[in-house]
Amino acid sequence: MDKPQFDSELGASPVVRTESICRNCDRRFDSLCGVLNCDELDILSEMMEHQFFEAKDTIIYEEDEAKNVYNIAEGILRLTKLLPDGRRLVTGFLYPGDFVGLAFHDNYSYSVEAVTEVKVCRFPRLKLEALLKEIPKLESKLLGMMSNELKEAQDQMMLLGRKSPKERLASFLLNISQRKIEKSAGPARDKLLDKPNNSFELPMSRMDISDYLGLTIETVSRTLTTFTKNGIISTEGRKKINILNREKLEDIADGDLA
Amino acid sequence: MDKPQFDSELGASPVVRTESICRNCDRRFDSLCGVLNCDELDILSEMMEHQFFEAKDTIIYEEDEAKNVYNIAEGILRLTKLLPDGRRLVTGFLYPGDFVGLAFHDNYSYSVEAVTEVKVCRFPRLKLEALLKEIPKLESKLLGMMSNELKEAQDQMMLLGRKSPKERLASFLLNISQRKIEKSAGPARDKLLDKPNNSFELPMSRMDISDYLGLTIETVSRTLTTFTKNGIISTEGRKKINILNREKLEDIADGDLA
DNA sequence: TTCTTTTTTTGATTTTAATCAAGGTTAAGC
DNA sequence: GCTTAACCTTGATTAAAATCAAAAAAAGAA
Repeated sequence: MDKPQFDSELGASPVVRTESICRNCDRRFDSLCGVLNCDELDILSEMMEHQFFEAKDTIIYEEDEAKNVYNIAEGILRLTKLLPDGRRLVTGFLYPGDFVGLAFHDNYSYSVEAVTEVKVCRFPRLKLEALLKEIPKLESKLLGMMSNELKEAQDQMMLLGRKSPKERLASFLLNISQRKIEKSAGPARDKLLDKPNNSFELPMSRMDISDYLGLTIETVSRTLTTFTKNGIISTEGRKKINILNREKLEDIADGDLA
Repeated sequence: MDKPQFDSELGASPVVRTESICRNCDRRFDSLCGVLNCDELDILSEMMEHQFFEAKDTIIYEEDEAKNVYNIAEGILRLTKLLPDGRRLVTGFLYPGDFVGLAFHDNYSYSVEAVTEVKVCRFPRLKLEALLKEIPKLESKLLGMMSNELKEAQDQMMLLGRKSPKERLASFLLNISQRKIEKSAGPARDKLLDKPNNSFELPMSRMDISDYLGLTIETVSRTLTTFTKNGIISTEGRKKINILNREKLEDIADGDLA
């Protein structure tokens, strides 16, 4: 009677092993997958393929036909849009557990590029949409995730439309400090809402940050320098940030001062 | 045998008459309601109440508990967010057929105010969410609507983050010119995609426009004056706009010139 | 109607962040 | 390791939109 479940999951047949990819995933309790039981995960496994990308690779090209949707397993991606003359906006950064590509349009409306090494789970869009019809709780979960995205998009509009460069950077640093990247297993939970870290890596370049905040890289650089001089943050190398005075950063982010 | 359907819908009982509010709605083929059959519309009718607002009334207060959701029947609304010091952003304008308030958060994250006289259909949020579980096609429809909203939000982020004032105004005018406001009945269709009008009303104030485009009212006013002087548009009074050179306006909106 | 208030337009000035331009760092390739 | 290229920071200048200020136009009240 020892570990009967384990036996039945791995079994002797290689077929069963294949169907268990999703069951054995570190993130099976996160994200979209978190709402599914073992049998449903097996269905998902069958239509899923893992794909790996290097930093700077493009996963999705803006305007391409939307054939696939992706769930991020590991690594960080950016969503970008371009104007004809080359001006760029980063509309968001994607973290493990995030879902991308399901737009209900026939073409993608943004590019998706790897910021770090990335592992994604790729699903044929039409198959996943069919699955949505069969598993209502999947659709509910997706609706909830989209609702979150929409709220974040509105916050970002406020940032871009009405906040000063200092306020934008402060908001950004606080936001990133609250994201979890570790791939620890465990019961379902949100990608935010862990207690925030006061030390963290900025995986993206200054250019990515400026295109996300609607600024130039010079302004981003100068503003970070100002924060450092004011004792609000310290930096180690280019990527590592330490928040020294979170309260002040929060005040700045909310527009309560400068 | 004349009009048997009409008879069965109105019947003799006042109860049946009450349940037919949604069935007899001008917009029953639009929006969320468009996916429902008569019986389902009756269920919707039972939980729905019409509500009327004057211009400038507030329908939803930012941060209030999200008790209701709304479908716009007539009129135009704006979604607004405020910073502590009073800076304001209009995140969008809502037109008939638009849906608002279903955020899957316990509190609203924006205010909703009437720009014109408005008629809305109000639903208790919890009841509507329960109905979503029962009628999967409702959830699908909502998912599609949200997906559209998300795409629009990303376009607006590009506008706010990377476009010049002229480009913002051009994009805005083209966008408004493509919206339909008329309350004609007919089979389901999108709120956009009619052939665009070259003459239309701007129902909102210059302040609303500037808070939507991340500009000041002075810049909005000056930019409209410039367009007029360049023969791209003409104005009649404050609200009426005529597009005289749509092609040029499109070039400007896309950043192909100035 | 006239008077008042609100909204919009126009003009002058200031401020801010973009642009232009080097110089430093860090990372990557050989 | 060294060399080169990419990335980032800092400084000087410019340009663009915000701000400040006032006049004009429209809407609303009496």
